[in-house]
Amino acid sequence: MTCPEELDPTRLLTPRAREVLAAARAVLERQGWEALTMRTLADELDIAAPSLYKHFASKEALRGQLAALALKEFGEAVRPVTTVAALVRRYRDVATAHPQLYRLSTSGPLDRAALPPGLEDWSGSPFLEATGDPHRAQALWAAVHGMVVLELDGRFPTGAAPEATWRELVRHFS
Amino acid sequence: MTCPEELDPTRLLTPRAREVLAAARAVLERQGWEALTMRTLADELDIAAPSLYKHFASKEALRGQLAALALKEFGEAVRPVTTVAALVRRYRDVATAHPQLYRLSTSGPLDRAALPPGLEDWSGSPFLEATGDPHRAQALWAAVHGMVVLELDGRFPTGAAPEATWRELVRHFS
DNA sequence: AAAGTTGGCTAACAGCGTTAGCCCACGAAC
DNA sequence: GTTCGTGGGCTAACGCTGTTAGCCAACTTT
Repeated sequence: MTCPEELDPTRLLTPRAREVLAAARAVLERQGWEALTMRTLADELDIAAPSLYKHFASKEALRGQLAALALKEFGEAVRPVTTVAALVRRYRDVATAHPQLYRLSTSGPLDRAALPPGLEDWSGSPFLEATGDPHRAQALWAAVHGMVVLELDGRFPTGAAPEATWRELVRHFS
Repeated sequence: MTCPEELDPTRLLTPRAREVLAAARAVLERQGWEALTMRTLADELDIAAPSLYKHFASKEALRGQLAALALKEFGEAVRPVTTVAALVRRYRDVATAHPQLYRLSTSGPLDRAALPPGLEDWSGSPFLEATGDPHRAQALWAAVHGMVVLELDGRFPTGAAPEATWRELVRHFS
């Protein structure tokens, strides 16, 4: 299920900027946000750190583009929507498959001005589709997100959330 | 509702370390984690930054103590437990009253080794009390946490989560 | 041929967490 | 009553961070 072209956050980037973004993503997924410094990123591309500023105004801007990219990819990965249970399953799987990207795109403030208009709504719409009601959709999204972040951060006593907890959550929203 | 003395995370700290911790908390709540640097904290106490290391081994250790403190205080603030609805209401209120402390204590990894044994369980037990079932408790906790962090990060289109979404969530768990 | 754009470079700065090494005040021990 | 350990401060400095300034080569457009 692919994202409408006009929502592609990399649409306005130069080819070189797209390469930088891809490298940033690679470092992020491989080593985490902490390890993604302007210098390590520059090393990955075999250029000097200040040269990165030819493509992104700041590290924060780069972060924003990564977040936008994640919004798009997760939105795609979760489609097409069938049942609540299937949506939750897919959401969980894709988030845990890309934990760093997920965390980046879902925690901390989101610079909406830097997002293609409509992308955020589009990425959230599967929950609306699955539940049929905006508030139910928000509540489900929040619940699933809560489970995922607690799981990623190892906040459950068992490490990952027990299957039974996931089932319980799905049950409440089905 | 007060925390058992043996779970008090500041129990083993020297008086001076407690003062440092209190100052750190003040800066954190006033200006956020980003602004809480070893130097700004030292300024707050009218000492030099390296002197802080007489009381805490690292900034990470200090962060851990702040998280432990938050666990204790939030655990207290949410008691005594009556209904699911009341628990959710209290949880939400106390979290939004201390957003920085809440975020600090609930996101990112938690250094359990530095926590008084039992504190984490104690802080989570209200959810068990309210739901009567461990998996229901975890699911509810995750859901409420998800709502709170999305709210704190301004991730809902309206800024805060709509009342109706909170009601929806409570309804599913009541 | 001229001009502008793209994408690189080095040198440097301020702020970050942190370490090393020194010093002084105070309470206990010989 | 002096010695000694300890608690709590200090300055100087290091390596790392994001970022700026200023320069330069190549390529494209006029």
